[in-house]
Amino acid sequence: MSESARFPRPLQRTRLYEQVAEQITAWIAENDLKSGDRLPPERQLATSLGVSRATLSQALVALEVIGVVAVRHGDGTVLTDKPRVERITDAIRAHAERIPDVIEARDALETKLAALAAQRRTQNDLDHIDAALKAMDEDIAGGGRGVHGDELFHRAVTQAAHSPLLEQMMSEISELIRETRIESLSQPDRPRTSLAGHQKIADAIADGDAERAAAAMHGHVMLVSDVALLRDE
Amino acid sequence: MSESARFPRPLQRTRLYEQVAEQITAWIAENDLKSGDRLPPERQLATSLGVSRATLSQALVALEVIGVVAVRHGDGTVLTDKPRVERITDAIRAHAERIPDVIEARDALETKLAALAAQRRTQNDLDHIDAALKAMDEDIAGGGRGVHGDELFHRAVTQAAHSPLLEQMMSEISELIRETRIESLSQPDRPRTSLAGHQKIADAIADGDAERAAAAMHGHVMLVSDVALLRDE
DNA sequence: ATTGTCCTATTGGCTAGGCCACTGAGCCGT
DNA sequence: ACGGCTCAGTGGCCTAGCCAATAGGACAAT
Repeated sequence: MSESARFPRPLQRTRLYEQVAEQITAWIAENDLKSGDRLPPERQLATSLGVSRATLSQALVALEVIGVVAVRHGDGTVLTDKPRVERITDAIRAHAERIPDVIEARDALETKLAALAAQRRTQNDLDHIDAALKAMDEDIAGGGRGVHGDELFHRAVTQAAHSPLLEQMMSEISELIRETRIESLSQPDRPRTSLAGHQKIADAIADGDAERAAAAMHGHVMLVSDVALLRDE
Repeated sequence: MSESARFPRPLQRTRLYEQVAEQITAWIAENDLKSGDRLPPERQLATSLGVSRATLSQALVALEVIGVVAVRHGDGTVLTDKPRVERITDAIRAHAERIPDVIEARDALETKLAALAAQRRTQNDLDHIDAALKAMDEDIAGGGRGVHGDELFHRAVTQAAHSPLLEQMMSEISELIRETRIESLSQPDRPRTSLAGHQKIADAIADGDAERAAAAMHGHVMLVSDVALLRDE
């Protein structure tokens, strides 16, 4: 196995519960289980996996700590709504609502993401972005605020950047962003303005112009932040 | 149900292993144990806490997942060096080393941090930044690479931005950054160049010029990234 | 019909006790 | 010195079992 001269193979030992946990998550992914769905009973699951209940229990503890499942005495084991823990989210919320902080983080991440997206977007990425624009447009035309379309757009841009680390960070503050998003789009005339901003960003990304994309995204985020600032006064 | 007057006590049930884990961490704090120190043997610890070995084992799994301890077969349970988990770190490392991703994230975060620092720095912040510059300068003059001073500088700038969310994100990738840092500063003449970059950033921050600070930081990060890119070839 | 009570099957929580596998240190023969 | 061996201590995992909580149905009271 990889006769690499660089890594003398520390030969890391794997505990059984780790393998079990991995198998369970794999099984969840395979069967496309969603939050609220139940895992098989412990006894059954243990025999299925060929391990003791004690070991399975360890695996469930691990998954519980990670935030994948919730084990309920007398009821069963159910999938948690949030597949990943949002440690950051909790940290912030604990210190009351700090909308400006979220705006800052968004600005830092999304400006860079837009620039990267302009450089790396595939045709498929552009299709997703266009679809998001269209969805928001139709929603607004129908009298809606375009909240969903807005979210789709930003997610599409994030995807187009093809940067796993930044994507992960965005996902960690996505919940925080969602709150400000609704707030912002509730302002009169804001949805149309916001959509126009999206269009500018999308054009720059399509053109492959990183600087213009970054500038457009920065302006857009600043626009959104207006609400939050007003809210303070 | 749900005839709630708001919060009728969700009455959250606590699992035994959670209490055990808390007691262990408390015990660690009390006795001021540091990384590398050993916990008592499982059998002894279990009887001391008045629980079965299986339950204690669950608690240890939880602590292991969080990253507090490392359980070594046949040897014992030792404290880990990093008291907090770096979930992101693991995610990235699992997908092999993705240096470019780290650079991107660093650029996104630190550029914004530098701009914010220019706007918000206190005299105390500036003192810390200067101290870091001085430390790095002396280290280099003494023949060192200035690794520690470099780290101090970036941490001081991060602090000066006074943005808890961004600071948290930086801390999550700090370990990843450290690896690239050492690599970069090992290049000949790099320490001095890097220090000059720091000085430019520090000046801009001291002047309160956000744009210049951001530009200087961006340039600095790009300089550092050179190494990582070379490494691929 | 609705409500409240009880019963019970099912499911997780935890314990006890035991055997196996690994680690490290000391012993011993070479 | 060196290399192999032994052995005590430690974690890994299992089996078997009882306790506790939950949900849902049966059934009585209203």
